[in-house]
Amino acid sequence: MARAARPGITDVAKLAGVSLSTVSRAMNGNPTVDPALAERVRAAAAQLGYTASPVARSLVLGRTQTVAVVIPDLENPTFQAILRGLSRAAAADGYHVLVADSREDLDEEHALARATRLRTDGVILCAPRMSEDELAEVLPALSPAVVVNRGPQTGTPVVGADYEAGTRQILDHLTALGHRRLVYLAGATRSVTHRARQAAIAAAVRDGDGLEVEEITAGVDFDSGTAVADRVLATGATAVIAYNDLVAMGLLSALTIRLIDVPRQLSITGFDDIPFAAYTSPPLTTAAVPAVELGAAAWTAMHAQLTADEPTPMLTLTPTLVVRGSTAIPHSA
Amino acid sequence: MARAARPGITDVAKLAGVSLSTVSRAMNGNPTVDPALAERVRAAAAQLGYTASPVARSLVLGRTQTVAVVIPDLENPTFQAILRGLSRAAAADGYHVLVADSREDLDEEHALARATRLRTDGVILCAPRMSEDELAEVLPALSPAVVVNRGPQTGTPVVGADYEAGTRQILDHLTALGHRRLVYLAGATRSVTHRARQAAIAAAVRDGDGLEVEEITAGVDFDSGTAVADRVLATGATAVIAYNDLVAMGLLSALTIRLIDVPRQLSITGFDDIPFAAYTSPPLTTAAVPAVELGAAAWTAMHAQLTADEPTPMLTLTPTLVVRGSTAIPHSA
DNA sequence: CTGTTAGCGCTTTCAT
DNA sequence: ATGAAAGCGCTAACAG
Repeated sequence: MARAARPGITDVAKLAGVSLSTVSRAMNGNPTVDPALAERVRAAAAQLGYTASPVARSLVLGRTQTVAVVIPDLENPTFQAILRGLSRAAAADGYHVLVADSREDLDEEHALARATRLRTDGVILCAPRMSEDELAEVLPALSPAVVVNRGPQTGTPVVGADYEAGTRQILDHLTALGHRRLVYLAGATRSVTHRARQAAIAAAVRDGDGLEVEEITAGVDFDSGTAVADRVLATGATAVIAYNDLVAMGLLSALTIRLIDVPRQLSITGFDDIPFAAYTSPPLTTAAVPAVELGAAAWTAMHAQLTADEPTPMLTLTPTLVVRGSTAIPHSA
Repeated sequence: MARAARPGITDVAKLAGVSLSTVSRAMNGNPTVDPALAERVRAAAAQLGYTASPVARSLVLGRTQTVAVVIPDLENPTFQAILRGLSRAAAADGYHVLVADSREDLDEEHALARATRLRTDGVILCAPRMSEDELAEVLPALSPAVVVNRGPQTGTPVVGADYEAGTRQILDHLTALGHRRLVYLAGATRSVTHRARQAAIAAAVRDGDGLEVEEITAGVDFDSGTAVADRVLATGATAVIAYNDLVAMGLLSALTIRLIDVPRQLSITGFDDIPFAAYTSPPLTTAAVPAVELGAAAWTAMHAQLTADEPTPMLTLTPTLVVRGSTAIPHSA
């Protein structure tokens, strides 16, 4: 028993008794085709279960209805959320999404971007790890492209969260509570978002109020948070601004073991508002980065380039401060 | 300034002074081409920055080097892990991955599977929500396909975790600790994995030992766990087997608020071992589902069908019991 | 070993 | 309004 091959446009044409062109036109809703004929064609197509081959269409039309997203790490909750927002927005516009996980590998990131671009209509670079120079060099070859959470680019739309504003909100919250001696747990020191946090902190310190912030380089994951617990305690600070929620949670966990009462003895803030930030004990006060919206915005920027009707401004979303149980007035106050 | 169009195979042929076929052969490593010529061709290609169009190749070769994964919910940590494992394994074999989020919509799931199949070489159905009949009906049209975490299928490889074995491990752990009165917090009652849990529980009860298990229908997320806290307490059970980690965490959170000491007053187990299960307080005892490995296995099963060399057995991975702080000997013991 | 030719399945001028 | 024919960019017989 030979398995029936997928019907081609020729089969439909034969069955409907018309030419290929007519089938093509009818299937694409071209108004120049006689309504009656169009109906006949559609009936024939339905009878055969015919659907035009997307691959063949891609070749002739020069577009694939697919975009690529390259992500540094599929394990990161924030990237997962961005992917989700992007994927759903793209699907709503009838586009498909190719995901590529660069696994934090610089060369892979570069190669994946170029490779996936060939089979798609554009690529979204999610928080690219490559250097500014490399990025600027590769971007033209990827066009249309969209960059997420990286500094401004000439010629490529950028969407991102305002980490400086988020940090400012955290600082305001903490100082309003009465904290003056803080620790900032830095992540990857060459990261752009780290610089943004630093800038906000520097500005706050400069503004006086007797604010002091000591910086300790930790890392970006849970374990780096636990690892610096003792150093944090040694500073005598009353509150700590963790690089992100993961670091904050790690620290929180280590402090719990040391029987340190958070927030009474020490306040802790995170960043991102990953799904589980609300479920730690105490729940984490954090700056919520609208990652799903960021993904959706990235799609909007891509779609605009693909259809060339709307403008594509550089979009910046502001994180929202979410006050939960991990912050309170300082012990000494 | 006209932007240079992407060079085609013709440009390379011209520059190298050979025919199209020779370029094609050289670029594909065909050994029948003179080494010197091949080198010249490669040089020309490099000079022009030429790469064969994947779309054109897909059309003529009949394969896209891409597979589709349809997932019920990109927000679910387990599916994220499966996607990660799958994506990385596929990438290692030079394949690309198209993701489609059906958002728990039955019709979408069906439509997405069919639509993405047209632009890929196969589709992986992740814990499909559609009925057994529908699944059996659509699967032939998707071939080659792989089904993850669903009952056995005729003609389609299935990979999945053994939820019954996982539940058995939890039961053994709890009974060994001395628990006799348990509560099982059920999730979606028509889910296949729920039935597996039920079967394991029924068998354990049947085996005697005076084990009693009361079933309470909760749900699959954090909130459903918090919602049933009082009902759980009212049963007087000494341990609860939650449908999954999310439910367990929700329950844990509600109990913490009620000042119930876990595990001293009540032991709790989860299922899945999602990333944050280790970070609750107390950390969750759970049956770890090897989701990343499941994704990798799904790829292996797909790759085998694509290359038709290896066999594709039905693969079942056994969860691992991870004993953490949320379980202990019963209070009364 | 290399070049010529015929498609892969579709869309789109260009005629009619 | 419809059909015939020319490709989209590449690979794979088929000659030589």
